[in-house]
Amino acid sequence: MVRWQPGAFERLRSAALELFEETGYEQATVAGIAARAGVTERTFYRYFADKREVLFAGGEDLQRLMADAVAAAPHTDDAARLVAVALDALATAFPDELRAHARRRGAVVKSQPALLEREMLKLESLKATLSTALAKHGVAPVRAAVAAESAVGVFHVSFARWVADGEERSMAELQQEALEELRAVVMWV
Amino acid sequence: MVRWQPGAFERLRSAALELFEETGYEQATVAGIAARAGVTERTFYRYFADKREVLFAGGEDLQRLMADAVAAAPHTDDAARLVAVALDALATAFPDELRAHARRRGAVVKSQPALLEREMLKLESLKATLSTALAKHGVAPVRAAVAAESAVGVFHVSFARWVADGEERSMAELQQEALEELRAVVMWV
DNA sequence: GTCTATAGTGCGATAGAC
DNA sequence: GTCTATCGCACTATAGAC
Repeated sequence: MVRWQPGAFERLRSAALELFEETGYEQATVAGIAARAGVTERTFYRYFADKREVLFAGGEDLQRLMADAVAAAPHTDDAARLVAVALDALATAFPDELRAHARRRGAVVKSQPALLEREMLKLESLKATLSTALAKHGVAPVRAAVAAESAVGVFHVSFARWVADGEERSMAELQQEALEELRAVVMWV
Repeated sequence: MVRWQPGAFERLRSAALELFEETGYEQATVAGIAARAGVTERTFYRYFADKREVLFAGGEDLQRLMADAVAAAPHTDDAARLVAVALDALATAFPDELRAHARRRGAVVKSQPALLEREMLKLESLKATLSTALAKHGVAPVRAAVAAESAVGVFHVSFARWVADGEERSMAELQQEALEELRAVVMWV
């Protein structure tokens, strides 16, 4: 008998999502997830820092994608231009093929404050990354910070709409629209 | 001998903050906090949903303050004007007398991702409240959502600066400055 | 106020890949 | 042989149920 099959990481992710959908997040135990994936509880914790993290693994990729795009942007301290670059990069991470899976995952996350909490921490981390990337282009700290807050805010609102029932427009399109709404708000001041 | 002294809630809050400062958040146990406050562990959980929450109690007051201010604002669907009302209301909750305490608390929160996570959830809740309040004034949903994201972003950045070492300006002043930076970013598009 | 499930950690043993 | 993924077990503390 083999001690391990390859792909424990992916098996754990699928097992967790399925089990959360079947029994609810709180009812599902780490032992149950591990059993379904054919590993022990201890192995789960080798891959994921805690029970929630199994739904958020891969978030670093998103950050790197965005940070790299901003770093590679033409040199400018025009924060608005850099924000547009960041949003374009983020949009590429959410092609239509991923929408169905994102909806399943989103439904679970929405059902549980503890998971929403983790999602907000990931967004905060994204803000920090963007703010730093803007600052590296010479954007002043406070301006970089508020630009990052608003940009990630636009992303957040757009992502929520992207996974909403019946929505078919692309992330890029929804972000564009949200950005125009932001402009309208700020212009009025 | 008295079975309990009044003010368990406040004693628990103080005991927790002190113990977190002395031993670090993770080392401190709920039993230890309860003992220092002269109550049992069970009593701690009567007042606070979990160990983290002891540092965030009172967040609902902030939401109510803001929601009431926006609700009482002159009828308009001008999101920018309503955002200004919301920010003004928030600023009143952070007078200079509270800064020293906010710094102590902030230092603990910053030291622990689990606490930062909870802070972000509170801010998300603030966003939701503001978005709803704007919508009640007739602001369109998407516009209300991005306006709330940016407004709470401005608040977040300003609060971080308000508690920063050596900072002496008021919340109102810092928010004003952050708002101007946001304007500058969005205007440039 | 007591009792219990389970999340999460530390450490050592072991099986398989190379 | 080395290296690393997995496992087993003992343990604490949180948090909820009764």
